[in-house]
Amino acid sequence: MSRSSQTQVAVLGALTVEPMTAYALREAIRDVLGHFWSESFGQIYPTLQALEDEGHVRRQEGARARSSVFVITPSGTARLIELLNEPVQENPPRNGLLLRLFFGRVLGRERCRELLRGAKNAAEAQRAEYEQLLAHLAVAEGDTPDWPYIRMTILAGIHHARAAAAWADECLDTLQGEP
Amino acid sequence: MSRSSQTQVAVLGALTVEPMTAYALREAIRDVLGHFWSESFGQIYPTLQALEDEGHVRRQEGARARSSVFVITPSGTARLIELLNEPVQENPPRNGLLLRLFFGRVLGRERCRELLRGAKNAAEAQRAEYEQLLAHLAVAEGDTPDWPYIRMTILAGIHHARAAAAWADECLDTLQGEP
DNA sequence: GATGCCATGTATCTGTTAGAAATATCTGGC
DNA sequence: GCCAGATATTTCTAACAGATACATGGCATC
Repeated sequence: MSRSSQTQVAVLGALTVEPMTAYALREAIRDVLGHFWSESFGQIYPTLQALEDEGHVRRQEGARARSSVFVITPSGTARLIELLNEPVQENPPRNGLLLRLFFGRVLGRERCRELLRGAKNAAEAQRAEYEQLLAHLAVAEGDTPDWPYIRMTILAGIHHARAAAAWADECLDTLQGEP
Repeated sequence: MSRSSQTQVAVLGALTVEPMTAYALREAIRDVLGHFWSESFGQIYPTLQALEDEGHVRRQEGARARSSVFVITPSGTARLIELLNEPVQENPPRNGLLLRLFFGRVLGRERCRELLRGAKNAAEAQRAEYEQLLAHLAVAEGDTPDWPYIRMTILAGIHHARAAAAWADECLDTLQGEP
């Protein structure tokens, strides 16, 4: 599965919820999938064009001039299921924090401790955000068929944030003492 | 800090260990930083050219024809310290597993459970690999000044893998029962 | 009801990046 | 000598992020 196919998953998936303009699609992906996925206009417009050419989405006239609302077609739903069943594609790791810490001897111990404190605070803030989101959505979406699946993606964020905070704590412990 | 600057960090950092060819640089980055960083030839060669133009690395004749060994210069070390002190740059999230699970209703419950079992196995295997790497490097590098910093990056992998396995378990629990 | 601001909406451009492919060169085994 | 495989360089393509340019409509406020 090429990278662009995963963009198609995000776009087709969002369109299964409701027909949308490209602009709304980008908003939806940012606001709903934002914790684990992102797409830019530079990807969304060409992807929609390709999906239209293949008959997987249909273009409807929008509410205002020169505005298009995209609707997923039956062939688009079939395509989505096909793409969802392809193996998960990992993207290359790029963790700027670990890159800095790896060269920590060059950076200096105190500066590393600052980075770790920052990472810990960020992780705790993010965890609180996820907990709040979970509680909020449990009320709003708790009885929809999508809820168990949405919940799993938020749980992933909580577990990840908790692990990041614990890791930062452990590192701060081992990095203390004489410089 | 642009992404290309972070490539410069990886390249200059690796060259602080020892002078290398571009090929060896790529090997070193893949083998040593591979758990949290990656660079391709398409990035390494232009980056080395740019660093040479700026005087941050020096090109030496290599062991064979048309082969160059790159050496970091004092200005290169200064540049590395400068880059390490710039704020960490996050790259946009792209988690193919969570993307699939989010649309789990379309994918089907049993297929989601398969994905989760796969994720759990992968996380446990990766954790075992990190534990082994940690034990191995503790012997080989345990008394070098770089060790505390290298250790932190491996610890991050262990915490992350542990969290991923726990998350997958929790999800499998909530996703069981009638289809 | 004119004006200006902001959200909505479309489209494209630039530079960055991953990954693979094409091409040499060297080393060791046979 | 010659082949396989490791080392090494260079280039290409498509994916991609992010910015920018531009147009449209709603609505607040004076």
